[in-house]
Amino acid sequence: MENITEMLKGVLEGCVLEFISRGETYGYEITQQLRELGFTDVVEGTVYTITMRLEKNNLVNIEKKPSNMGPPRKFYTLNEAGREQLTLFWDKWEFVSNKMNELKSN
Amino acid sequence: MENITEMLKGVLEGCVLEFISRGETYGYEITQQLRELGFTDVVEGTVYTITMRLEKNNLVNIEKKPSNMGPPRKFYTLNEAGREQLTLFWDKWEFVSNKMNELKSN
DNA sequence: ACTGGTATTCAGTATTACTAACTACTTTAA
DNA sequence: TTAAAGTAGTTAGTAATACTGAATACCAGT
Repeated sequence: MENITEMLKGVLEGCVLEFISRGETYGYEITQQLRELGFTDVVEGTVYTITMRLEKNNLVNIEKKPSNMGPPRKFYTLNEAGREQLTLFWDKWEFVSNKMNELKSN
Repeated sequence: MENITEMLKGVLEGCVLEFISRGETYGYEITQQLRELGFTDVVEGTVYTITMRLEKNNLVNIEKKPSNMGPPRKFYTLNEAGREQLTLFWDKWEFVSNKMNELKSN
């Protein structure tokens, strides 16, 4: 699916929060998970701007660990504020999603 | 629902296209329809920037008509390109929407 | 040595919704 | 007759977000 970037605004951060909530993970892996989901054109840079934002907004805990596959990884977990943000995200998604489907099906 | 503006990016234009596709309408009326849908915080200025963009991208026909309620109205209808854009929009919505719900329900 | 995969950072760009102010027409009330 | 409120459109500037593209760096295999 091409040119969905505008539609991803506001939802991509929610996806990242969701992936982190499922267990400690890091930027590069999150990128791959997003691609597997179907958002195939998402690149590392995009994900890192999101994780940096999560850091800045104090929604995540950070732990740097060495990797045997390359340079060290920055592992993220959600803190309490992050979990709240995630449920807030899904609430918003539910709301917008319902309204859009309502519009679509008259 | 508060602070959904980021999530509206990319979908608001689709809503406007959809409303226009249902019959000749104008900015002020579209704003009210969006509010009735549930996007209560959308203001006129936002909708006008969208209709101006639709004009610029040659997706609509324009007809100015006098109103007995106030200043003249700019009525829009979709042209062929506009209809294509609308089906493209719903395709993209369907795609993103499905992926998000897939993520949500594991 | 070189390539490719893994992993992060960052400056700059494009797009979009929003803010806030201005103009202007009509009706109704003070 | 003036003021306010509803209707209707335009525009300059702002904030937020995803994307681009380049740079750095670690490691494995050829």
